[in-house]
Amino acid sequence: MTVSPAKPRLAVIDTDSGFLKVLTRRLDAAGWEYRVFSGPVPADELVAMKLSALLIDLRVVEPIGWEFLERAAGMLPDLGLVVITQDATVAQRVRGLRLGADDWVSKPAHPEEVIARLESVVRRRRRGEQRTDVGPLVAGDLEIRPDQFEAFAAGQAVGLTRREYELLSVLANAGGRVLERDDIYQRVWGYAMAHGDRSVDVFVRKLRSKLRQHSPSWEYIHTHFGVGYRFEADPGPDEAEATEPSEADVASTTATPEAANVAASSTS
Amino acid sequence: MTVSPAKPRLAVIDTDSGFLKVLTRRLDAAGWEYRVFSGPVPADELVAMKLSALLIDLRVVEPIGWEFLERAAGMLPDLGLVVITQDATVAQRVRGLRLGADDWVSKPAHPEEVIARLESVVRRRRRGEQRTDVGPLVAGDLEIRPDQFEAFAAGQAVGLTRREYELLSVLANAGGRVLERDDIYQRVWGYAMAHGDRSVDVFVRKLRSKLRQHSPSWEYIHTHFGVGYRFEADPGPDEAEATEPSEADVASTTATPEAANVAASSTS
DNA sequence: CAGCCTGTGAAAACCCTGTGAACACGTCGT
DNA sequence: ACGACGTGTTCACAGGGTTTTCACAGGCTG
Repeated sequence: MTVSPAKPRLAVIDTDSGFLKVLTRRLDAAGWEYRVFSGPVPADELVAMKLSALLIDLRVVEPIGWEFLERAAGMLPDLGLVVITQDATVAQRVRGLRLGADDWVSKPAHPEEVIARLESVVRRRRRGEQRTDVGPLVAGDLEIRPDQFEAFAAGQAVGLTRREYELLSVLANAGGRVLERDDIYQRVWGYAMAHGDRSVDVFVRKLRSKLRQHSPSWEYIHTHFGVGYRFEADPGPDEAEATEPSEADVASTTATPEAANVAASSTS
Repeated sequence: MTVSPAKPRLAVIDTDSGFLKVLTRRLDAAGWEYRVFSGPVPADELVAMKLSALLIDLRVVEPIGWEFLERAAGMLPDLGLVVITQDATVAQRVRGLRLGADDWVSKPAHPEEVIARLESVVRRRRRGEQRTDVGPLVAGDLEIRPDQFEAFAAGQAVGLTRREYELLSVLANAGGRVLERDDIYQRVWGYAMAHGDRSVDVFVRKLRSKLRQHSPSWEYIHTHFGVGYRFEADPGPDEAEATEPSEADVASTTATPEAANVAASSTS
């Protein structure tokens, strides 16, 4: 299944308005999150921004260019660091790269290439990043754990198969929206649903069965006739009682995929 | 885990004798290990060389330049990939970078800068690589000692081969997460798993066999159907039963590499 | 009420994993 | 150089879990 990559976070330190204009336009199109600065930024502030990459015109932070570069590289070893300058000698570029820069491009530069280089740097940085799996998702008394490909109710594993887990994951990460069958199929199976295929229905049944079995007092998957399915933890038909006296205190019953949804599946 | 050689290993694919001459001189001075090729190199040969980086003039591998680039990048995600060309449009450079290249420099290029860029790429590659610092890890009555490339059960060596140890190490250091086969393969073998490769399964069997032999009362490697494997020390199939399966008695059966590593981390 | 949509149960087809063994390769001792 | 040995890779098959398919029953909409 294809996963939407978390948006890269970028800080740009530059003052070249013309370049910035065309660069930011492309960044927007590419879906980056970014902030622009016109001068040196305190190191701890950079840290706080949880950046993926930093694009910096050394001239802007003169006269402490090298020092700034070195500090940033030393303080944020995982940060992608790309320097861009009007004119630079080979010696300067070499020095910058040795100091910790990941790339160095010269103005005038095509924004598309700058972005491609930023992507390359971020990609490389991500590669090593130990499976920053998304945090578990909690709804009702259900906990969905991507690192286990499994869901837990009251600390007990539900025993989902691969597909069941993927389906639950897709539904739960939809943020309470109703998903159409074709949409669900597309996301879970990875290709278009054939006309008349009932797989989604069948798996919804299996899921419901297992969930009900492990968490009887909640309703998780809701049918929308003629449309599709929606995930939301509902206290449900409260004929069954005795076990769960306090449901009211549970704050967010709806799934809240605020944490990025990077499932770690690399199906070839 | 791939061994990161003290000296970076580089392959150069280029035919520009003048450039090569001056480049190799500098490479020698900088203490790199390298080999020079004058044409396309079979993918499996690249794998066998355990490279840190690859410097390639795309013109030399024409007409399959892009394909070659893509294959190399796909097969060796951890390989530093730097392209160098005489003339290239922005579009070409962008394409190359998107295809997986880590950097792209234009001839004529100063060898020192090329080396600096190679260093930068390798540094980045390495940075992410093994955050899994060495430190004994205990789970069940198993002790995994990175300094010995060996595991011990009840003080007795299990007798693991290199690959078996790497596999066990990767699994045990995953912190109880389920690892997919491709993931495991990538980490142990160092390159992408070919479709249909069963090596991981076979080694899991060997590992289980040896572990069972030396520590019969514990289960360490758990299969997750359709997903992969997970490491966790389980008291195992105790034929004696009658008592309620209260899992509360076994405190921390799961491996916790983070905690263990803090103890003896001698980062050189 | 008719027509389509969904829930359900079970059988069949499919794919995944465990397993044993043959095969390829490099090392080391004789 | 030769052959025994340890290691890693590949293959085919068996068993079983998983997924798909199918038919029918029950609901919802117009």
